[in-house]
Amino acid sequence: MSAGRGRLTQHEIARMAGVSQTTVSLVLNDRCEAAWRIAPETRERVLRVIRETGYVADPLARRLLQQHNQILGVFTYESVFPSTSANFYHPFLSGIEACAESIGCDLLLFTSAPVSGGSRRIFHDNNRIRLADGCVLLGREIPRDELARMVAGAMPFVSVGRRDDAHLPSGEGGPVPYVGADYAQATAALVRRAVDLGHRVLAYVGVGAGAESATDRLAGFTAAVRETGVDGRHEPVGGRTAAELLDALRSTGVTAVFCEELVEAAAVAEAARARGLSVPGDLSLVALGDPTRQAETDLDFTGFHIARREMGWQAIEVLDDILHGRDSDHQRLLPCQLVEGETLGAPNPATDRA
Amino acid sequence: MSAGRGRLTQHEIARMAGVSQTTVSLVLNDRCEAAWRIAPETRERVLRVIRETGYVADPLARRLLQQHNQILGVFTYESVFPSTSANFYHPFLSGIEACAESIGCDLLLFTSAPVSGGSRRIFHDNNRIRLADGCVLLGREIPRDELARMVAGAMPFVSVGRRDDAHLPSGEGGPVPYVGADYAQATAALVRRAVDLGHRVLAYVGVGAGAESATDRLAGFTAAVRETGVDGRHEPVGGRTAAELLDALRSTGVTAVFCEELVEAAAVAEAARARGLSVPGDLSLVALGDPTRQAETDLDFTGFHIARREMGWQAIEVLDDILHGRDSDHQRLLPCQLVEGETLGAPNPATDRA
DNA sequence: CGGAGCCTGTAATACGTATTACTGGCTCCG
DNA sequence: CGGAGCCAGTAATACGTATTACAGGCTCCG
Repeated sequence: MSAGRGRLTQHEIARMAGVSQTTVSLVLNDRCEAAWRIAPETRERVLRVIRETGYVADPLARRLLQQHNQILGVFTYESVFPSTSANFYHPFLSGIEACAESIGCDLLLFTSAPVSGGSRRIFHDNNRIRLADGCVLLGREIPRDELARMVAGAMPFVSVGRRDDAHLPSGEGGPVPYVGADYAQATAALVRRAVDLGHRVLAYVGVGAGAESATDRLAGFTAAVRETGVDGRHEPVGGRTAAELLDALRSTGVTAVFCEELVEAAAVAEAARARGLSVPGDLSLVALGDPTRQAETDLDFTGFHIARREMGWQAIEVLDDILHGRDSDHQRLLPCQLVEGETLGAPNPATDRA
Repeated sequence: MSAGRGRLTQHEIARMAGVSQTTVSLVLNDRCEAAWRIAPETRERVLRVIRETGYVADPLARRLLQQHNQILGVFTYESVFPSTSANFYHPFLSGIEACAESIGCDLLLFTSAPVSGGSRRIFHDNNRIRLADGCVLLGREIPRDELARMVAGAMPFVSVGRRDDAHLPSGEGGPVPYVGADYAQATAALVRRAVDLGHRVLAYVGVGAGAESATDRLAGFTAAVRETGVDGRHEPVGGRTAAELLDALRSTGVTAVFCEELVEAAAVAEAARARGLSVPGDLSLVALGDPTRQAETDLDFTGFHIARREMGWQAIEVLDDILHGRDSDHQRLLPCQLVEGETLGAPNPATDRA
C-alpha cells in the first residue's frame, strides 16, 4: 500500500467524499468535544468512504506531528522466536501480546536491529526505535551504555526485569522503569526455610554479579543468612567441574546449596549422584528460578517460579501509564511463587558433622 | 534524539555549521556520485558538528518521504504467543523473524485486531493493516471475504499455507501468493507406500473440506488411490465415537487408516487398543502432518513433517520479491519430509479377509 | 565582451497528517 | 438595518528530511 502512485491519502478520501482533507482529518480524529461539529451527514459520507476503502492514517506522517502511533516496540536482546520452542521468553511475550491487545496497540518487533558482538544493539546506524510510541526491553542483561542512552533520550520505555540505575548519570530522566521479579525475597524465603529445617552451613553457587537477576539472588541470600545468623558462603563456579565444586562444598560442611541457575543445580545433582550421595538426604539443593537455559534433569527441584506472563502484561501496563502521563508505580517487583519440589530436606546429622 | 522543543534537527546542525539544511542532508547521504560535490572543507565542518552533537536523522521524516517504512505486518488468526509454549505456529514465526532480520525489516504484529466470533478479523472498523509495507497471513483457515478484500486491495501480501482462489473475483489482482506445504504429494506418497506393503482397502478419516490443508490431503489420497487402483474411501468423522468409527472401518475390510490430524489418529489408536488390536499388526495408522492441536499419545506415528520454519522464511522472501517488483515464483509448495514412524506395516493376512 | 559551463551551495517543494486561522453564509435580536 | 454569533467547512501551515530547481560567482573561449 505504501508503494506506487495510487496511494490512499486523506486527500484522496476527501476527493471521493467531496470534502476537504481537513474535514477527513477531523472526522477521523473525532473531535466532537470541540464546540464546532461536522454535520452528521457529511461525517457519515466521509466515514462510508473510509470504510469502503479501508483507509488508515499513515503512522509516520501522524507521528511526525504528534507523538502516538498505537505502536509499542519490543526490543529483545536475543531472537524473539528461537528455534527451541519451549523458550524462556515465551511467557513474557504472551503477556505482552495479551495486554497490548487489551489496550488496542500493535506490537513492533525490532527485527531489523543487527546482531553485533553476540547480541542485538538498539542504537545502531539506522535505528528505528522512534517508530514506536514507547518500547519494552527484554533480555537477561542490557548493556549499560544502551540503558543510559534510553534514559537520556526521550523514548519512553519499560524494562522487563529490574535494572540498576546507580551507574546512570543522575537527574537525567529519572529512575529506570521496570517490572521485575522479586528474586531477593524469594531467595531469602528459601534460605529461611532451609534454616528452619536445620541447615547451618549454606552456599550460594553462581556468579552473583553482572545481570541484576543474579545480583538480586545473591543479595537475598546474603541478607537472609545474616538475618538468621547461619554460615553462608558464596561459591563462584569458576573453572571447576561440578565434581570439584561438590567436593569443595562438602569439605567445608555445606549441607544446602542454592544454585543461581537450573543448569548448575542439575550439574551438582549429577555429581552428587556420581558420588553416591542422595538428594536431599545427604545434600539439599535449591534452584533459584525458572531456567533461562534448558537443562536435562528429571529432578523436581525446590525453588520458585517467576510470574513471567504477568511481568510481560504489567510491563505494557506501566508503559501505557507512562505514555499517558499516569503516575502509577513505575518500578514493580512481583512476588515469586515458591515451588515445593523435593530437593530441600532436613540435613543428615551423620554427614552434617563429618 | 531527544524529542520536545530542543530537538536536534538538520536545521539546527545547519545553523551550527553555518550552512543550509540542504547541505546537511547532502553530506549525510553522501551523494558523491552526483556531478556536483560539496567542498571538502564544508563537508568536514558539517561532519564535525554532526559528530559533536551525535545527531541522527529522524527515521520517520525519512520514511515519510521515501514511501516505505521497512515494516512487514504479521497477521495471525489466533494468538501469536499462545499460553502453551510448544505451539504449532512457533516455527513459522521463527522463520519469519529470521528472514525479516536478514533483509533488515521490522515486524508488526497486529495485536490491535479485535477477536470476533472466535478469530481475529483483518478488516474491522479501525484496521491498521496499512501500517506495513506488506503483510503475511497466518492461520489454518482464512475467511474468504477477507482473502477477497486482500486481493482486491492494493496491500501486498503472502499467505503461509496454500489458499484457493477459485472463488475470488477473477482478474482483480492476480492469484493469491502463498508458500504452502505439499500435503497432496506427501499424502499420495504414503498411500503408495501402504499399497506397496500390501494394503488394498484404505480409508481417509477427516473432514477433507474447509481449510485447504484438509482438501489437499484428501485430494492427494484420492489421486493416489485412483492411480494405484486400490479401494479407498473417505470416512467423515461425523458424530461418531472413535470406537464406532473403528468398527465401521473394520467391517468394510479397511486395513490402513489415513487420519487428517494427529488427534484423530490418536483416538483411533486408543480405540484399537481397547479392542485388543495391535498397531500396525492388525491395523495400520498414518497421521497426515504435524499436529495443529496437541494430542496425548506415546505412539510414534508414521506420517510427515511440514517445513514450517522454511515456509515462514520463504513467505517473507516472496513478500520482499513482490514489494520490489521482482518476478519470482509467488506460489510455492514445499515438499514435506516423510516420517518413518512405526504405525504403518504390512497388513495381517488373517484379519485382512476376516 | 558575452555567454557557456562549471563549481558550490541555497531556496523551494514534496511527503501525509493535525491544527490553527479564517471565510462565507445564515440567524437572531436590538 | 447592522453586527454579533454560530455553523460547516476550508486554506494555510507545521513537522523533519530528500530532492529538484535554481542562483551567484568564477573561468574559458570564440
